[in-house]
Order: sequence, then C-alpha cells, then structure tokens
Amino acid sequence: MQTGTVNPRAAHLSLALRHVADSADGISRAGIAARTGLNRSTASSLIDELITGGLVRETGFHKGAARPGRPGTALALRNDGPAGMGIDVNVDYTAVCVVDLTGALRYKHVLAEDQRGHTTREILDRIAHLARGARQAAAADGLTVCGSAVAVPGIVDRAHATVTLAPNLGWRQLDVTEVLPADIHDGRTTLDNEANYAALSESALLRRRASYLFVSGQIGVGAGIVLDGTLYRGAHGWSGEIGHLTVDRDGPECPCGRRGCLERYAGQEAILRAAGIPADAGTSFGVRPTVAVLAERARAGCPATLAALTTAGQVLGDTLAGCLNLLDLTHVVLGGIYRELAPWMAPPIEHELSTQFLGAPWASPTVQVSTYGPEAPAMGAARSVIHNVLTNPLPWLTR
Amino acid sequence: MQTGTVNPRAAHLSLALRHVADSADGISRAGIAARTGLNRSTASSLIDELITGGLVRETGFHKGAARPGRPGTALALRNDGPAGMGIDVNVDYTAVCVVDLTGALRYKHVLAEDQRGHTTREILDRIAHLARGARQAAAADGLTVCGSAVAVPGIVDRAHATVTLAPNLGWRQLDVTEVLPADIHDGRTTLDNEANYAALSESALLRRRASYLFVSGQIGVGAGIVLDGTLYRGAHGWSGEIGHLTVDRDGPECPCGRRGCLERYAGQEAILRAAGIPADAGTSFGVRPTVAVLAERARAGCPATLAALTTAGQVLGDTLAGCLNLLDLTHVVLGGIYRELAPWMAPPIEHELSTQFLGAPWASPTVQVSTYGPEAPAMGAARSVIHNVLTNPLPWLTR
DNA sequence: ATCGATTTGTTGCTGCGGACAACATACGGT
DNA sequence: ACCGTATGTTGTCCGCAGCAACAAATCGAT
Repeated sequence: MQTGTVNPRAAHLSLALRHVADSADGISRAGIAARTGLNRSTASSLIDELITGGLVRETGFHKGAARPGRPGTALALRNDGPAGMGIDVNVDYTAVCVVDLTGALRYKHVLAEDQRGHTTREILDRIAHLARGARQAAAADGLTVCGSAVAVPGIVDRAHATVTLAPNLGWRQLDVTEVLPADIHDGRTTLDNEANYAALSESALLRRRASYLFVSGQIGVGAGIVLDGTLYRGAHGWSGEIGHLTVDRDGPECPCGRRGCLERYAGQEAILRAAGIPADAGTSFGVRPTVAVLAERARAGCPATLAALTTAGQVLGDTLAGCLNLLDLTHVVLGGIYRELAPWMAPPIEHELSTQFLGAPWASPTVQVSTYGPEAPAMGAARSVIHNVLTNPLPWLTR
Repeated sequence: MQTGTVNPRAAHLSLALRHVADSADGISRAGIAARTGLNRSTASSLIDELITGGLVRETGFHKGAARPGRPGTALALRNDGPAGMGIDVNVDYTAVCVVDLTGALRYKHVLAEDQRGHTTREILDRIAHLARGARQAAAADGLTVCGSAVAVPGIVDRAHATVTLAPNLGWRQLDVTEVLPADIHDGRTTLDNEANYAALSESALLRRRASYLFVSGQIGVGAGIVLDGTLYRGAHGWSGEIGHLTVDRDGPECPCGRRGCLERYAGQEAILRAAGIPADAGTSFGVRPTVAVLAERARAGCPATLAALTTAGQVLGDTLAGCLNLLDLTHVVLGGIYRELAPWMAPPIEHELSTQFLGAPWASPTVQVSTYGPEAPAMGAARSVIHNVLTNPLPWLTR
C-alpha cells in the first residue's frame, strides 16, 4: 500500500510496541488486542513481527491471576537489542549513558573536568573518547547502539544538528554532524538543550503521559516543558527560559540586559552570594562543589545559608506559580542543583505554589525531586533515542 | 477494514479536505495528490466522496497559469453545506455567529444587555432566543447548523460540557447539556473559555499553523495559547491565566489573594483608574462604554489617559515578554479591550517585547491586532465547529 | 492547422493488511 | 471427566491505496 502519508502498519506496530513497553509486568497478545481495539489476530501478527525483529520477547510466564481460561504468554521488551547513547557536554563535567529498550541504565561514565579554558577540539576529543568507551561497553553487554543524542548547555538548532550558541563552551554555529567522528555520529545524532533532555529522564511521568515543568538549576535557571508526555520545544527550540522572567523590575542588573531576573535570585551564584559563601570555596573536590558546600552548611544548620535557601525557594516558587497558571500545569520536578537543595527549598516552593495556584480549589500542585542527579540530561538524551525506536520501530525492523 | 485505531480512509479524507480548505484560490485533484504524496487516483476517489458528501464543489474554473498540459478543475469548499454556530455569553453582551465551511461569517447578532443582576434562567432564555434566530437565518440561507459552541467568561469542564465557575454570570457547576433547549443543544455543543475561542478567530494564523498568544483584555486579562496552529488548553482547560502573573510582589492587593497581579495594572478598571476616569462615566450607550471613553480621551490627547495607556502597555509588554521567553513564541495578538486601545498600547508593548525577548538576535517578536472585535469569541467558537468538520469529515459524510 | 509534449482525471487491476470466524489449546470450576 | 472461559493461530474476505494505461484538454512548434 505504501501510503505516503498514513501508514497503518507502522502505526500499529508502534502502538503494540508501546503497549508492551508501558505495561511493566507483562502483557499478552490478547491484552494488547483488548486495549488497542485491534483484532486478536492482528495483534498476534504485529507481535510476531516485533519478536522476529528482536524488539520483543516472550517471558513464558503466564498470568498469576487465578482466572478461568487459557493463560496468555506474557510479553516484554528485549533488553539485548537496540540501545540509546546519551552524551551530556556540561560546563564542569561530561557524562555518557547507555540505556536499553526497557529504559534501564546499562552503562554510565561521568568525567568531572571543567570545559572552560579548553579548546573546542579538546572538548570534542573528550566526547569522542567517552562515546567510544560507551559503545564498546554496550557491545560487550550484547547491546547495539542505534543512535545517540547530545545534551548541550545552550541554544541548539535541531533541524541542522547545530549548536547555535553555547557560551560556556565557547561554541557558536557548531555543526555537530561535521565535527563528531563518523563512528559516533553515525548519521543519527540528535541535539537538544540540557534542560529539555533532563526533563525526558523522568520516565515514570512520561509513561503516564503527564504534564510537568522540569526545573533545572545550574549557573542559570532553565526548564523543560512536558505537555501530555511530549516535550514542548517551541517554534525555535528555545522554550523553558524561565531564568530571565522578571521577579522585580527594579532589581539587580542581569547580563541579559534586563533587571531583576529570576537567575539573580535563585541561580547558583545568587544563592551562594546570599548565603555569604565565597565563589571559590571548596572547589577542590567532587562535582559541583559549590552546591555541595551549600548543602553541607544547610545540614549543619548555618542560619545564613538556610535563610538564603528559603528566600530563593520563595522567589522560585512565586515564579513557578505564574508558569503553572499560564500553562495549567500542576506538577513540578526539581532538577539540577535544586535536587540537592530540595530538603530546604522544596517547602517554600510548595508553599508558594499551593497559595498562588489559581486552580487550587480544584487541583493542588505537587513538587517532586528529579530521580537522577547530574546524569539526568545524559539519561534523558539516551532515553530519547529509544523513545524514537518505540514510537517508530519500522527502521529498526527493516534495518 | 475498520481499524479501531488508525483509519487511513478517514485520515486521508480529512487530509484532502484540509488541502482544499487551505488553498484559498482553488486546487485541483492532481495538486492535492502532489502535495499530499497520495496517488492521483486516490486523491480523485477521496474528492469524489467529498463532493457527493456535499463538502466540496468544482468551480469549473481552470488554472489561469499558462502552462502546457490539460488544466485542472479547481476545487473549493461548498458554502451551502454545514455551518457552525458560535454563542458568546459575555458579561455585558451576548453574541451569536454562524459561519460556513469556508470560514465566512454568514449571520451575526449582538445583544448589548448586561447579564449581571439577571437569573440564570433569564440568561439561558436569551441565549435560546438568539440561537433559534440564528438557526432560522442559517436555514433560510441554505446552511445546516451542524453543531454549536458556547464561549463563557469563566472556567469550564469541556469533558462534561459543564461551566465550573463563571463568577460574573453567577454560574457554578452548570451543566449546559441539561439546561439548553434540545433544539439548540442537539448533542453536539462544546464549551470553552472566551479567550480560548477568541484565539481561534484568527483564521489566517491558524491556517499557517502559527504559534501565538492571543491576549484578551476584559475586566480581567486572559490569554489563549496557540501552539503550531492548535489551541493549548492545559490539563484542566485553565491555561492562559496571565492576569494573575505577578508584576510586583509588593503591589496592590488583588481579589485572588495575591499582590501586584497584572490585572491590577493592565486590566480595564486599572487603566480607567490610572487615567482618572470614574468607573461609571459614559455608561449610557454602546457596548463596553468605558473603553470607548478611554479611546475617545486618548484621541483627544488627554495626557493622563495617554500616560495610563503607556504605562499599562509597558507592564503588559513586560509580562508578555516573559511568556514569549517561556514558550518560545514570537507572535502576540491583541484582543478584547486592547484591540481598541492598540494605537496607544501597541507601541510600548512592542518596545518591551523587542528589548526583552531573549531570542531577539535570531527572531523578533511581532504584535498584531485582533481581526475581530467583540464578536471574536463567537466567531472563534463557530469556527471551532467547522474546524471539527474539516479535521473529521466522516460523521458529516455518513450522516 | 497539425502534431508532439505535457498535465489532468478516470478505469481496471494488484496487493497489503486488518477484520472475522473457526479451531486447537490450556486452564479453573463443578 | 466435563463444561465454561480465555488465548493464540489459521484461512478467508474485503476495504482501500498504489500502479499503469488511457482518454481528455491545453500549449508550443513546425
């Protein structure tokens, strides 16, 4: 038939595959048929194709529920087929993750070296080294890396796989397709902003097709907007710029040219300054030492630090409440530095949200902490690759 | 085939129909085939079905372009088939519109009577009267009203066709399905917020699948968010609440319980107060007299009024800039009272947007004035009905 | 004016793939 | 052991898109 526009077979393959993926504890062919409305024979045919294609396997396990009738053969995603590689080129570290079809983390490597002061070539070599190691480890583990995704702290042009501007890396109009070694790029590399990929690391929420705001605190403050389980990137891919929402029109100046931006109140450096911690304290060890210092002092009960975190939480919560009202969202995930600082920042944030959310009489906003730490963007990037396979399995089946 | 999940025929019918709708100046069967990727014979079959179904007609007109080859027979939407009815139950007026398949306005009636102080029954009777008149006029014009949509100034639950809360109408948990007369409701009535439907009245932008923010100034300030040509309603349908974004945390109190909300600076009453106009000035005639008074004084060059409008524009522009940055939008449409006040408010808004939009180096935000005035919500509501027919013509064809 | 070149719209045929029904299979309950 | 129930497979049917061939309608060139 080869309909150039709507291909029912491909759509149904994806549909069946996603039902296998979404039902954590094994689903039968008949179960898929019942949930999708497809005929049992059709579901069977689709599953057969997915099994021979190496994406799905039968876990002989029959239903535990004591029901009359023949038990079905449970199906699950294979964990030895295609895998996704995610690379995170952050300012002060580089990370790589490999994730299998089920979404499980199979390989991780974090290199805690600051990129500032290094040439583009050096940074790229570092990425290439990491990626090669990941690919080898994946192969040794029986996985086939079928695509990779790179998270970048900056603005990207996904259509051209080009980094438009990543100030802290010194990148500008960098075509990743051209500069990455062929064995890594393999023609299927996608790019996105760190906050966006980090938002995609929350697989439990994505599975539920939830809508939420993933707030990623770094030097700046960014956010990934997920609507109905789909990342919203905006017209140019710059969505989620909450760091420069105005908190106070008469506030301190911001490098962006405006005054009183959120970053100047809830960004990493702002919190450090408010807590009275010099910018270079405890930079001797670990990833993101300055945040670790903040958490340490907060745990020790330092009043200035606690006050700074509370204030930052209030301001952040106030701004987030506006975002929730604008977008009619009820869920916020705290990522980046806010994850480590959540014990002290989440309460004021929650308080602001619950008092300022306009839909409060009917629905109450909830705050949750990111499941992953610094590896969140790399995880999300890797997951975005397997997400592509799950939503469009045809290329893998006919490879 | 009857696939319960993906119906290619229905999808292709819609696809062909939308191509006819989107090409303003007539498209041929072959043209549709070329643009959709469908085979010419398939396109022909689809069009035949749409013609016999009464949605499309041949406008014998052959292509003017002097090209070799047989000229195609141009196709266009019929303007004597199904029509959509839109009803706007506003605070100080009620409006009804009938729109044909092509999106043209075929009937309009605005009743400038304030609803405050009237019972729900009285308001509903008024609606019923208007709707009956519209339906008769449509029938006399050869149109068949195939559905109606009601715009309400408040919060609605679309799934249950229920008005959750419309404070100014005194409505609360009102099931429109039950209270509307059967000949109006006809089982196909949809509901939505006024700002949302008003946003859908911008058909030129929708056709382009544009993304924009429709700002609707009334007593309060609301917005309709359109992303890629689709209205974004949010998880509960409350999206677009920009009126209570915080402008100044230490600002004046707001009925919502917060301080310094945008409404307190850019809402109708706030502007009137800032301009030194008493709340009951000029209420003797016309729709929305207070705004008319503002515009009149501004035209006359009254300094206090001009200053008030400029300030309101700055604050609104500042807030909108934040929204554009958050959502990566570059287009704003000014509706409601801002439409009439645009000559004085648009310049400061544009200035704020262009200086504060973070993507300014790559894209510049644009501001446009709503094409429709007070009838915008009713127009959008009516258009939403025919939009449903265009995206899902099957029910009409097999009716 | 006539003939090719080109594009449009139609017709008959082919084949993909989902629905349907019938059947074998595998359990639980009586 | 028998029946009721649910699963998975097989063979058949049919809707519908693709394909190719053809008639129709126009332009350009001789």
